[in-house]
Amino acid sequence: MTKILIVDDEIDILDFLSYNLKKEGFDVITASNGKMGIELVRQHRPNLVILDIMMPEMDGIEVCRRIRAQPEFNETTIAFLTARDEDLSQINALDVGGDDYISKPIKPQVLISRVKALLRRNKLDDATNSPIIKIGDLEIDRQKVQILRGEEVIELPRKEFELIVLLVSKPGKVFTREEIYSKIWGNDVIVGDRTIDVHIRKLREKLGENYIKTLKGIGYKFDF
Amino acid sequence: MTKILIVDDEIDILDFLSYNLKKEGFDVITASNGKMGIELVRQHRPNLVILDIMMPEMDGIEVCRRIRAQPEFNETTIAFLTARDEDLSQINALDVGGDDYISKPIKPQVLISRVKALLRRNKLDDATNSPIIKIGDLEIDRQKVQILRGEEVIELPRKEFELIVLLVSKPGKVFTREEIYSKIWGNDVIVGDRTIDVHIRKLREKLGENYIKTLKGIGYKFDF
DNA sequence: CGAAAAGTTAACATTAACTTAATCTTTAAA
DNA sequence: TTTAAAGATTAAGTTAATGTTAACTTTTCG
Repeated sequence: MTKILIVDDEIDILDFLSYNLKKEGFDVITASNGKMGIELVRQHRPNLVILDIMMPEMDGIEVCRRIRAQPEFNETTIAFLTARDEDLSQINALDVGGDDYISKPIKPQVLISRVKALLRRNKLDDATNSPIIKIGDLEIDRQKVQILRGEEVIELPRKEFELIVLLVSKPGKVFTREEIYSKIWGNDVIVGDRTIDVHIRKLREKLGENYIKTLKGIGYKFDF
Repeated sequence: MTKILIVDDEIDILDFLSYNLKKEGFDVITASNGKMGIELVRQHRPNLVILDIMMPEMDGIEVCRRIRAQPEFNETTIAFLTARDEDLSQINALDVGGDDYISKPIKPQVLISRVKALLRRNKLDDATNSPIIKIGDLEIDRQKVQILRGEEVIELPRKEFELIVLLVSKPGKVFTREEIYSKIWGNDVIVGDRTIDVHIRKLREKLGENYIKTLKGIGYKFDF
């Protein structure tokens, strides 16, 4: 079942969105402020989060940033609600890791098809929903951002963690560099040619040489 | 080479997009109205079509619909150009078979990364959606870039893998050298006369002698 | 603020993959 | 049966892709 979390301080909008999305069969959760929103993301792991940008205390951008700061949610789709002429915020929205923005006023039809399009876009990444991934002798805990091998705890910095999680999300599948760049850095970020290699290097250093395999000219895969 | 067709009635935009995409090495074709656009799609079979929504006579939506009406262009990626707040049209765009929309004003960098993402998406989907090919006692897994024969895992370097996948794509069909060159190396690359032979040799070494058959003076085929 | 950690870049090294070249073998037509 | 053309084989050469290290930059957090 597809879970959608809506975060907005205006009750009317919350109700309006909630009503329309529920009617379409989505499982809707609501929060009336950013802090609560972040908490509910952790608890419910929604497939899509809709954030109002203009909120008192913590605005949507900030909420997004904090959600994205946790690697285990970097595949959650985040959309922003904006008043029609908040152009500047739209730009920040994408910078901060948002996937789309929906501008108010909202027509139900528009909302529904936008939401469906967003979810469609993400279907490929679904397999990875359970918080702890076990593979071979590793246990990857996305909440704690750490890996267990037997008694040994391996802690990884964010990018390294994201990378191993990506590879492990489809064990055996070969990920091209392109794929890795677009999934971990996003399409608008351009990093140098050797960046992935270096992260792979670090991972092999910490995990051992036998987990990640290079297929030259093709990409990397998690081998087990 | 990647071909992009841009359809827009405004010459300035056409030039601007064209300039930026050409600079990135794309092969750009332009049309200043929908009718011409549809014609050029037929002629050039571009990998990506960028359609302005707002055009006199035939709008982008209609152009898209007509392109999609031809089954052979089912897989062509279509993106729309929209003014920033044309919300309704964005919806129609997706309904009608568009893959993305790009909103004006356009920053070159954003354009480029958007276009690349779109093109990439197609390639990935191809590999991801392709099932495992089973033929004789072989299972060819394109996602894992490996071949299984019973318990045995056979890993092949890129060219060899591409070659076997090509041969297997139409089992029994004879592929001429010309065909193999153009499908695997493309028309811009020229390699020597014996290159294919060597790759065939390696494949036979790894798979066994009985899969690939030589028809002298004609070509090679996958025999099973 | 300022140190430590994370992330990126850049230069150079290494290596697997790929191509070529030289030579040998097979095939099929005259 | 001869012979020329096509293909097979092998080893050696070349290149493109990745590995490695360290320096540099940015971010994080006390």
